[in-house]
Amino acid sequence: METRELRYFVAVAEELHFGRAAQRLGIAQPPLSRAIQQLERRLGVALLERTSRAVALTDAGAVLLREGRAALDAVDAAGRRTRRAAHAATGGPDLVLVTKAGTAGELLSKLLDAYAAEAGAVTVDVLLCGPGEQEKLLRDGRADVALLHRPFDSTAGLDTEELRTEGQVALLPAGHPLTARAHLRLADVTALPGLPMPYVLAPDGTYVDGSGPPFRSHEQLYQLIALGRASAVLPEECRAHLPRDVAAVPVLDAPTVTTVIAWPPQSRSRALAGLVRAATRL
Amino acid sequence: METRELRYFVAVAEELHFGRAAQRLGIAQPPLSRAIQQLERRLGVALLERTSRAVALTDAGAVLLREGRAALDAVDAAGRRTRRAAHAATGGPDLVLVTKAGTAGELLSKLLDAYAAEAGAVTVDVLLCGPGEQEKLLRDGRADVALLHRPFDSTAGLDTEELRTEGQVALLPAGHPLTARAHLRLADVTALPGLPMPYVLAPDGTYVDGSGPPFRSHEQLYQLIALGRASAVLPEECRAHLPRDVAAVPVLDAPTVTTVIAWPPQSRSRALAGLVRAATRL
DNA sequence: CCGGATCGATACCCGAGAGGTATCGCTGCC
DNA sequence: GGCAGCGATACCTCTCGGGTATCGATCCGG
Repeated sequence: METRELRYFVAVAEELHFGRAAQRLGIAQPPLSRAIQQLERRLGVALLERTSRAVALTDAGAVLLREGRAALDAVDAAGRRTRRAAHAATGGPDLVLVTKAGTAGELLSKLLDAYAAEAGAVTVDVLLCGPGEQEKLLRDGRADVALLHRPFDSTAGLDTEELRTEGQVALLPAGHPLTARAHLRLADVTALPGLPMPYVLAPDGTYVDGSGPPFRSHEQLYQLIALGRASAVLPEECRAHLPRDVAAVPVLDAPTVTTVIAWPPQSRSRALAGLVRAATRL
Repeated sequence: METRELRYFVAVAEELHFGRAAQRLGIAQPPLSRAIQQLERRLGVALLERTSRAVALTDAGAVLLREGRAALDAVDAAGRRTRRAAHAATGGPDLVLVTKAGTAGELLSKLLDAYAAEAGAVTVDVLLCGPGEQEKLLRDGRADVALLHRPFDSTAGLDTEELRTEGQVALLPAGHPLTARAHLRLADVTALPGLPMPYVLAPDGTYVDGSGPPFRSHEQLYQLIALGRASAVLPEECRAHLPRDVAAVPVLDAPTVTTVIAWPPQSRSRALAGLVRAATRL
């Protein structure tokens, strides 16, 4: 199977529409139809159910979509890491570390300082991204190592070392009655009248959209809370950056957050090993 | 990057010889030279140092060899799993479980029985292979799930659940003086005069070749031990199959062996989840 | 119930590029 | 210095990927 065929199939499987997929790929529709037919013939498997009005994935097609995305990521990763290995010799970064914007600030700077002080330390670039993007960046080679937060981020398929565990705190407007309490329970802060959460913690530890107003950054969230328009539950670490008009109260029964350093298992470079070692020594 | 180019590069990088690589790939040498040049041009990276007498990998080339193998495995896996997903509907196996030949017999049959008794159980094929091959089979899609033994097998990049832990025993000819002891230490059995080990446990838990005679199967190994030509250290579980003329004595300070069930993180099918659940309930 | 719109498949053509053969240029060795 | 081994180059062929035009089926509005 060629990566071209995989890319074509993934595009069609995502769009479920040959015309749009062809447009996205920058080719005409007929060659795309033929390429998919050829792929099906070569695999001996029907991947798509087409009527002349709609396209749907077969079970096998769903498998190829999932596995094909992973394979394309792996191919991309091979190219990116190779290029970076070469450019590292001419001033590029040797390692790219990615973390969610607005998290692990203290821990990260301590880690970078500790690593930079080591013998043989190499250039480390830091990349900030939105939630859920880190794993993608690791898998497709744009990053080499990440700071993740269990159980929010998935660490499936990654090697990890635990760095720190912390509880979570509820963020409320300063002066709210509950801020007088020494600690809270989840039941106290979910569904506070007038203070909806922009997101809620699902039972499996991931965030899902809640009823509160949307926000784009931590600053926005803090401002919404200070204005008495929202509340939130976040790891303790956020207390370091809170404005004065937002109060934090520990939530005893919120799941514990573990910060881990994670990397793709097959890319065990010397530089990466050094960084991981520095991290575990913190 | 196309998989064809990756396959070509991996062949050359492994052979370090364009002629042999071309032969292995079933093409002539000139197109291979050109394909590699084109790959280097497209990546903008020198992958190979060629003199007219020898070929060597550059640092970037070594990265591409490692990452490229993983990417090719992922592409193969996508094709194999897709084909299997389709053939499962027409009588093929839904899941392929792989384990090292000669290990986990008792545990495996209990697992298969327990799973088969579940509602919604699907066909499970069992594949036996040599040491170190299981991870490869999982990564390239020939198998879906494996029984591995830590610390001998690497579980990097796999999701795992622990099933059982056990100590290790020294295998000696029946009647050997040490068989009178209730337990031993590693120091007692390494370098026994006249009883060399065909392999030795390296400090990191992997096997490396030792000074003893080579063997191809557990039966051969047992026979060598019975004849007084070798000794070995194996997980306790092997006691179930030992012939009468081989004695087993626990080795207190040998590393504990953990049997785990492992699967590639992105292939979380319903059938696989059921099998894993059955395994953890054992 | 019919005509147009939509969408995937087919027919046909063209050019890029993958692969083959012949040969060159360099290097180490007897 | 001649020769053998090896990778690179020159040049040819032909497959196949991609484009345009069009068909056939289906849905929908009037």
